[in-house]
Amino acid sequence: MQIVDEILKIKKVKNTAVRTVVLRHLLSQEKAQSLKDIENALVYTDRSSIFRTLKTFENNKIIHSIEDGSGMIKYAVCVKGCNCDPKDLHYHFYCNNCDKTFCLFDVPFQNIELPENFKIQQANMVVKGLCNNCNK
Amino acid sequence: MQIVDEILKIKKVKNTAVRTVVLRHLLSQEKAQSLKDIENALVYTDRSSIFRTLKTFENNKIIHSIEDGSGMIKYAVCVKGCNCDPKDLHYHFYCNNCDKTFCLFDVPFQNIELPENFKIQQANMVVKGLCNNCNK
DNA sequence: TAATCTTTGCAATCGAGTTGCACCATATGG
DNA sequence: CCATATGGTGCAACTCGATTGCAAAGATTA
Repeated sequence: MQIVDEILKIKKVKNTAVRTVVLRHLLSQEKAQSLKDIENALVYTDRSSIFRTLKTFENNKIIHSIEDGSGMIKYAVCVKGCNCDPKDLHYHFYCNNCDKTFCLFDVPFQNIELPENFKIQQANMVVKGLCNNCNK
Repeated sequence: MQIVDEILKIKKVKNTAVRTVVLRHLLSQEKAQSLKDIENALVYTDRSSIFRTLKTFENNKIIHSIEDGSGMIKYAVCVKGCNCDPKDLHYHFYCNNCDKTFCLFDVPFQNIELPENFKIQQANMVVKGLCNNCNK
């Protein structure tokens, strides 16, 4: 998995066993993952280690977190070149039926006209409904 | 406070002591309130009663909940005529500095072009940054 | 190699949310 | 007007995701 090494190198985060498996797992998933999801997938890795790894990744903008209303924070790998600035924002979609959370990278993020003197720094945009798989 | 009675009547929710004080409190606040906020304000009212009251209000579309990433669900009174449908959606603003969450009723909600076969049912849109009071 | 810093695993803790249960208030029917 | 049913309330306990303290293991540097 060279991609894992490459990402960590670019973001200047030291490579470790836990970091490798966590990032590899995140990259392999189409939907955003909760701490529990990762814990279940990586049976031999401790929860707190995964937790701290996620915090490290988030601080170094390797991943971003999503609050989709499921009660669990979800994590997804940032796209290449993302700095988690307002310009890098995208919508998320939470499926009420299958419980999956997707990053909608292809849906353009519209500029929001905030009231006078309000300044945007980040955003958490979650559209909820039925995904293409469940809307049948 | 006739407005409280009026809202409860319109939404067909029976008036009780707890419901009156909770709704009155929510109406008196400019920012969305967490369970803890309300608990702190209404010292003599039990937490679980407030909790169940909020659930009742939410089910009857008197209030809506907001997940602003603070770790606590916030509640705000719906505007008149709101049915919590996608058409009634609005943005929320969370201030990273003062921790307040506002409903941005005046910011138009833009239509989002979802991918093929995705169906919107609700949304939780939170813009984070600095509010007009903190952005100085 | 010794000293230092970082990462990891385990166990414990925190806190928001939620629930069970008994009691109380209201209203409904005889 | 009382008896019963229905729903609301307060208290205490519990759930579960998130987080932290601490000591051991591993990596890095002098």
